[in-house]
Amino acid sequence: MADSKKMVDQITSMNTDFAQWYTDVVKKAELVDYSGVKGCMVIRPYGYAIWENIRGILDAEFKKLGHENVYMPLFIPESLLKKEADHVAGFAPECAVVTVGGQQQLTERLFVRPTSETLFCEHYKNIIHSYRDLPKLYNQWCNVVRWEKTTRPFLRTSEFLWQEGHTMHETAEEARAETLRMLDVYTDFYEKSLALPVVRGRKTEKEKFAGAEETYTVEPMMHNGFALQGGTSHYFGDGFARAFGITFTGRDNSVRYPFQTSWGVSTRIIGAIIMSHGDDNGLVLPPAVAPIQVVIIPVAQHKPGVLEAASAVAAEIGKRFRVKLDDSEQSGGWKFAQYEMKGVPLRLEIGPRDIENGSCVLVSRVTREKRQVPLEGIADSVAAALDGVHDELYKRASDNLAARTSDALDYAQFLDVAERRSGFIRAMWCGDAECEDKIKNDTGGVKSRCIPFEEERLSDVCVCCGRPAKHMVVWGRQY
RNA sequence: CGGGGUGUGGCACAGCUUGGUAGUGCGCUUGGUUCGGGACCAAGAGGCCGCUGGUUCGAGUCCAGUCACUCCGACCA
Repeated sequence: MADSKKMVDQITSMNTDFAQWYTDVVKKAELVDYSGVKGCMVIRPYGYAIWENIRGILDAEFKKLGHENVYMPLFIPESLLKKEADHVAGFAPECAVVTVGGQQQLTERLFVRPTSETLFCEHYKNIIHSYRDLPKLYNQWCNVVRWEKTTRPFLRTSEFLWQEGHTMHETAEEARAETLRMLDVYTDFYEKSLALPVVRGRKTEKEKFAGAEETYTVEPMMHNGFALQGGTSHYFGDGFARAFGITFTGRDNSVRYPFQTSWGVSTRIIGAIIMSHGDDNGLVLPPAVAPIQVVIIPVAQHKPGVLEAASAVAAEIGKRFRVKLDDSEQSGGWKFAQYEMKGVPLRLEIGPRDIENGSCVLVSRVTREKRQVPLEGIADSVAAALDGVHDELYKRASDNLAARTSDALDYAQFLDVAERRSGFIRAMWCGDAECEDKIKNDTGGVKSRCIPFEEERLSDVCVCCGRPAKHMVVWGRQY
């Protein structure tokens, strides 16, 4: 089937060229189109529907915890961005800047937001006066722009969609708790909705967010052993509050600075889904975020009774799941291939033979296993099968994570593992950024992912310099 | 920003070396036969050959410039 006629629909094998495979999947599954603007993508209906599902689940979780959605301006005046020194140093180099409005040169340059800490702070300054005004738990769903040098759909685009939560608290303890609480929300989301296990932990000084005191991260592993920073949660202390002059009157009538957090996930999540669950037949979507959870394909649909039976099944399971009945004139085989490329978790075939038997055929996208299932109680069978897809995806991702995680006790071993296998390396670290730099240079790109919550004392000395070790670090290459 | 690659109907490409006014497959439209793993027949529609300039009687083809996209590095969610 790999003759030249089929080239249009072919997906490069993952093992042949992982990058090309990714691009092929993104295009064949109709997630994005390239646009006329450098580094910016068109998110097509099927891709956007995934994002809508992600947003729906997370938004509900945020609201359960008391967060409220707001909307901040797209533009940040230069003076505002400059108020927090580390922050501006981190972001200014990758900003798009507006200098002309209408026909007139602007007196102050406007930065297109790369993130909105400064805007939130300016607003919080106006509305926070008393401890009674705290906490403020705001979130924003929006687009941001970072002028990336090279771009890839979902993983790194000049403009992307995300959510950014920005909260203000009366005490440092409360803010720290919020930071970790939101990391838990992300962890749950990854595991329960995306079927992806994550490594959780704290970023090193070198890798943390510009302006943050502490940055926490959840990092899933891709098929090829690369990490993806899948979600971050930052504790800011009162640094921004001081820089922006945000004060409130405390319970003891003293003037105080509030403590701040921010946390976010972006459309990059979709890249993580593609790269960790996808296979050589295309996309594989976890049921919780799949725009179509079950595709119903009538076989020999022109024969009497087939479409009617298919419609009846669609109506039945459509009450509980996102279902599509494809009664287009394409051949069955074409449809099978099409929905596999698009990663629909479950396919339901129904044809004359099934109708006679009072059954249908369920096919899992992950295992591609076909099962004959009675039409009686079909919704429950579908529910179980979707759970099965989720569990299988989670298991495979966990196996990959485990198989591609190694320990290194000395530097020779570290370099050897980094050279031979793509994956995570657990190793002790002295806490010095120089060792991070050295490791990155010596390995050609292996960086600290995080200091995991689940630390183990593998040895007493830094894997790189041999001085006393402070922490275990998970190392790896990243997207 | 450094290095590589590619720009020709919607998509994937051929044509360029040796200039003569554009072709193949897929897709699309219409009609018919099909349908349990990418069906088939017939008739059609669709091209500023990325852009600009140059050489030439004549440029998809040669020359110069330019733009865009893409991949690999450094930076980042």
